[in-house]
Amino acid sequence: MTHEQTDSWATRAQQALVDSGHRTGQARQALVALLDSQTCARSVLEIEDALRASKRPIARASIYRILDELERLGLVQRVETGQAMVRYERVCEREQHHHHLVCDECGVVMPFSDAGLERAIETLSERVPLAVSEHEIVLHGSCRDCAA
Amino acid sequence: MTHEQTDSWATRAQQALVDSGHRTGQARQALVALLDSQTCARSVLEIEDALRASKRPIARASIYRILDELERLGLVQRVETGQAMVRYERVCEREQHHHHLVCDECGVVMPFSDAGLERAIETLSERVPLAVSEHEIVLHGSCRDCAA
DNA sequence: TTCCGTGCAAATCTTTTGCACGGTC
DNA sequence: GACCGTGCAAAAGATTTGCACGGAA
Repeated sequence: MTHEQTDSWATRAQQALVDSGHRTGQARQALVALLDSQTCARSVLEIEDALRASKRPIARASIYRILDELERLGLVQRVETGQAMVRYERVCEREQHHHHLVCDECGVVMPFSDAGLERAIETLSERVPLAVSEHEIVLHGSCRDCAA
Repeated sequence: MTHEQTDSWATRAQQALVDSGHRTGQARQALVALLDSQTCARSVLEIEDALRASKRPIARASIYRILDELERLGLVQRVETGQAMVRYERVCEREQHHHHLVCDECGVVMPFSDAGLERAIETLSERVPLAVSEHEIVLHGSCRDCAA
């Protein structure tokens, strides 16, 4: 197990952007840094607010464009939580692949992962009339605060 | 195992609407009948087109309103396939619970079900900080036609 | 006759696109 | 200096809401 803290997701992302022929714009830097600091999927509005609160506000259109590019490069992934807008989160190869829990009452989104589930998905992917490239799993319910 | 073909989903749905204090409008009847004839999730636009092609066109706003009501009654469920719009399908208790395969190239949506997967979901639902009420699983990839 | 259900049109919300300026290389 | 990246404003697409009429009870 290597311990290279140097190669963070943000670093990889910046590198991938450069490698794919992009310049280093300020908006991209700020957005990549923000995404790197998040532990779960965020909506564009949340991202916009977070950036406005920080030193570097970014136009919403730019956020969409940059996320789109990052998704094409496989650096972020969309997450659909049934909340009328898309969420995005970084993709970390070295981190555990995770899925999402959504509280339908307060709207909070939490990550979870489960080896048994991944195994089941892998197995069934062989038996299905589709060359599976990705899968998304969302559990809905009430979080502890709301169920209380 | 009872064999009551009489109690179709459409019948149950109509009954549930009446029981919840609704009148029997023509649009609702037509929409319920259409949903009953579908084997997998449909978008509002697809539903609108199908109804226009039949004898009973329905205003799009009414389709949304009726689907909303049916969802509240637990008769239909939303399906998010990452295609920029929501899909809806009837919920049949007596039928096998199913999930979805989405071809990211041509957009086709197909149902599938897998007992191992359901088992894995049930097991992990116990261990998660959420009172799980529903789960949605979507596999993305290329369908046979597109992969060929 | 009362009141719900529906159609139509306008509004809302998220996301996309066009264009011009400013920054990066 | 050339060209990409970004902000702003307008557009596009999906979904929701307001309102008035027609049908169901």
